[in-house]
Amino acid sequence: MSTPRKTRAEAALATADRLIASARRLFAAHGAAAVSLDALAADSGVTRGALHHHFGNRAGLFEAVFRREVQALGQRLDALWEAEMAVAGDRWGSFRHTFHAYLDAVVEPGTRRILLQDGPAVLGETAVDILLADGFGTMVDDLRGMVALGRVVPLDPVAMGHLFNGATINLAFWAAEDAPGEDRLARAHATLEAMFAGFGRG
Amino acid sequence: MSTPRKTRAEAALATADRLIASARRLFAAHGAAAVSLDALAADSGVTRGALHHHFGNRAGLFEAVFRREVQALGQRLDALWEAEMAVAGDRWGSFRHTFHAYLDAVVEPGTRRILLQDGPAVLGETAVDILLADGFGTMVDDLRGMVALGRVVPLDPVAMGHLFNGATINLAFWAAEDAPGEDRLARAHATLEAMFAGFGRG
DNA sequence: CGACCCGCATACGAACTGTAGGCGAAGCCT
DNA sequence: AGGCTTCGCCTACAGTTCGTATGCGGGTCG
Repeated sequence: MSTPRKTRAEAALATADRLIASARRLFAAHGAAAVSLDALAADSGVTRGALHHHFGNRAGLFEAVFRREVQALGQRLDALWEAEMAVAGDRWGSFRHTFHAYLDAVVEPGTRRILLQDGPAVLGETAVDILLADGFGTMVDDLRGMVALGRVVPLDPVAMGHLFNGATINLAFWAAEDAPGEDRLARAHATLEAMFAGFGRG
Repeated sequence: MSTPRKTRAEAALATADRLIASARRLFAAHGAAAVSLDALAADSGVTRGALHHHFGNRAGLFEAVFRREVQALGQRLDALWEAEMAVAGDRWGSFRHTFHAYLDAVVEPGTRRILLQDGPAVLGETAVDILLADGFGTMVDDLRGMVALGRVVPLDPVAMGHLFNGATINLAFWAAEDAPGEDRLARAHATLEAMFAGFGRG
């Protein structure tokens, strides 16, 4: 180890990371509005001064958490999509499989709450901007390409993307409160696949 | 007029109504979290004491606004559905038309914010319970009946209901930010109808 | 007609948030 | 190497908002 003592920039990143980690955990558990900044600072071992210094206010901290969550999920889904494409080479099939993986991901309570529940409520319009810039945009591009190839019905790809996304989101909220033996998630996947069947061609 | 002076019960209802009306307007304009209870009480001409007396806290007042909004929209859509059924007698067609009307309704900013944005954020699980009890439940029953008749693909009607609802909601959020000449609402309706086409039979 | 009850206002205490100022240590320059 | 500067972070303060407890006035009923 060349530098056993941290530099100032490293220390700043470390405290910011610890704040984000605490926020991700507490926000996921109790909701973004229900946790006080005092509790957040205490949980990460710093004072509220550090929090305001790095993120300004609660919305700023939440936006950092939100961006990290979007990026992590986007990378997972991108990797899955590329793996599918490398094996099967079926664009429409890979597209659908990625959406099914998306459904599985947002069934997890923490991810669902941050991305789909608190995100729009806290960030408002900014939330969809972030989503469009990171992941959602490439999904729409892929859809547009498949429309051009005649693989998907000739409709506005942006509208289709929002429709698919909303359908998946609501199925996730429903499937998340599963009763034992009910197996809502399997039904959600089946219904989602039926929806896709109506949009595919060839 | 037999009673020019209001009775105590009438006065209580009047103040509660005025609070709900102010809340509906201010919540719709600025969001439920952004308006203080002081401003709310001042707007309706009473003090915060009356507000707490009738609704307990902000969530209680919002729930009253939310219930009223759900009921109003539900009645509108029910009336439309019955009128369609009386004329054409086509269950699947009336069902789809009702959803298109639902899309048009929630494009309106106030309704959309209260029902779809602040509702889940403020009430959480209670919001879907209210929706299920008022309107959404009958929609699912109708869907179940059409499945039994072979008019709709044989899938879980509850899952289909949530899928249709989520698709419509997200299309509404997208269509709400329309640029002049873009006509997103028309594209949203077309995409929604394409989705329905994949679920109909016969 | 008098006692009770209820709707509502007022007053108070507590919690939370954002900002300003200050301290100590890392970084830079000569 | 040593002093000045910069920056991350803490502490202290003030403003705002919320929930509760208490009091008053006027309907309501025996």
